[in-house]
Amino acid sequence: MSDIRVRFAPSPTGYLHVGGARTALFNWLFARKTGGRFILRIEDTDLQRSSEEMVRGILEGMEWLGLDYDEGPFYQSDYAEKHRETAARLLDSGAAYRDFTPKQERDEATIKQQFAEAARQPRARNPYRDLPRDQSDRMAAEGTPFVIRLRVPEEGRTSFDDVVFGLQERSCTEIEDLVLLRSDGHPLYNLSVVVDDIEMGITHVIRGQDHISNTHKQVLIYEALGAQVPTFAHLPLILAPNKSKLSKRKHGAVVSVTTYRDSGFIPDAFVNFLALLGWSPEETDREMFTRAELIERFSLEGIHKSNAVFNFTEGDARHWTDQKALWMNHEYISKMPLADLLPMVRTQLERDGLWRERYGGDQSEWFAQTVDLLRARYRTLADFSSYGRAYFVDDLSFEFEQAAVQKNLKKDAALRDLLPGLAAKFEAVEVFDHESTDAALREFAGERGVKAGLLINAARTALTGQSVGPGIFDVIVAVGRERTVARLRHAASLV
RNA sequence: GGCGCGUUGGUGUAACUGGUUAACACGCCGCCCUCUCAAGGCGGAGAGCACGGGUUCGAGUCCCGUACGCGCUACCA
Repeated sequence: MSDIRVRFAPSPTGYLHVGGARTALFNWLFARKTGGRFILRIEDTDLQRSSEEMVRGILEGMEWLGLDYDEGPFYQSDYAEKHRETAARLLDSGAAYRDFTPKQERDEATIKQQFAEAARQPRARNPYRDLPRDQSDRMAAEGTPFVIRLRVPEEGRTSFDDVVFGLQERSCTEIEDLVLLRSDGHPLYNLSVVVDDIEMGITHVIRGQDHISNTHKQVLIYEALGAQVPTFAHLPLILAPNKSKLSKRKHGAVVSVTTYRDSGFIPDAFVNFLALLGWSPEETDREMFTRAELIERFSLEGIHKSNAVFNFTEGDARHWTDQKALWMNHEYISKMPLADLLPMVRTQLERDGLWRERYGGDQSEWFAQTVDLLRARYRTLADFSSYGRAYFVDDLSFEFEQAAVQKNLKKDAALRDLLPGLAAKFEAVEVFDHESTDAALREFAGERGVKAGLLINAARTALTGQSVGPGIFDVIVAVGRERTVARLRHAASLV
């Protein structure tokens, strides 16, 4: 056990964002790799938008991904008093001052414009920065509202050595006297994180690159507090295909990890995919890694500086998320131990009302074989109940794809007569297995003078409604004699 | 506007401290399997390393500039 302590500190937005998930993953991997502790802290200082509901989304996402934390979840709002005390301490030590400037309402929409305007003239010195302490105390006592701002040095530079981005330096003149405590007594983000990170003994801060300029302000706070500055490692961002920041508002469900859970992703597969976004192991000729292998190989040094693009096509059902993620999930589904996959498929079928108790009882062998048969060509667990529906349903309530019907059934009118004939042939077979059905079908084809392929392809569509799938005799055996015979007869009506 | 960071095929990534025809994976295309393919096998196209200079015998790798992108810039986090 090392003394390394890291934390994942999401704000409760109601769901876990893929970018946040990756940040959590990297923190987790680092903690597990180094024998450190991984702490979860919910940054709910934002008054309005924080509720049990919102927090649940984060927790669910973490749980699904299998990112277990050693401490927490802690709620930042529980420490507000501590944050206020710290601000008061900074005020007393002279590292901060009261600013009595009336609150200036900012309109979110025009904020960028305001930056540009403000930048045109040199930053005005805050008139209250040098107000003598007794006057400041008097005004406060009189009830004049104020905020507490950090007294940022007028010269010099702040710096920190980022593990990923290297030495970061900034002139203090570029940093404004940031607000620590609002006029209503609410502590602000930069103060809160620093106080909490100190309190929790965080040694390594691993977070998104969008915090890099906040870090300079935070370093100043650490210094004003006389606390030890942790090691920082900023992560490159995950961008949308058009290279803009990935956001739920603009990009919808693709950014939420619950979407991946609900779409039939295997947690390990998604973790594997996420790990390779912005990080690469030294062993570069491989991409498939188990969790243990990821932990073993993980290092902060392997993190990249450039942003990664999460590649997906909006509105395209087959490309709804990154192709590589889908491919990787397919790899997991087709190669993972069958015993691990079975319960996942079961959950999926239950969700879609396709699960039968007998699949877990006297048909458990059949269920395992069928899943094993289908897995090679599926990309998500959801495929088992969509593409695989025909295997789990007794009646004909599965979709007959138009193209398949056209191609394999309507192709030859003789099928109208052949299909019932084949059904009869199958009924007469003694043992209904791969060999006997194969022999029966070929014998029937010979009797009728047609190519086996005609019957085979027609049977595929008759049994599954599709034109693609596993080898036909495997399909026939999986579907079983009763349904095979019934479906062949029914298909004659579709010719 | 200011400050910072980044830029290798469509995407994710490789390329030792500069040294052979820039490698791998996804995707795409084609072929094979011939009972199909959204499975599998095999093969192919696709970047000359954002652009322009410079240093060097030699640069994706070092230096400078430009462009573009992204981030931050708030009594949001």
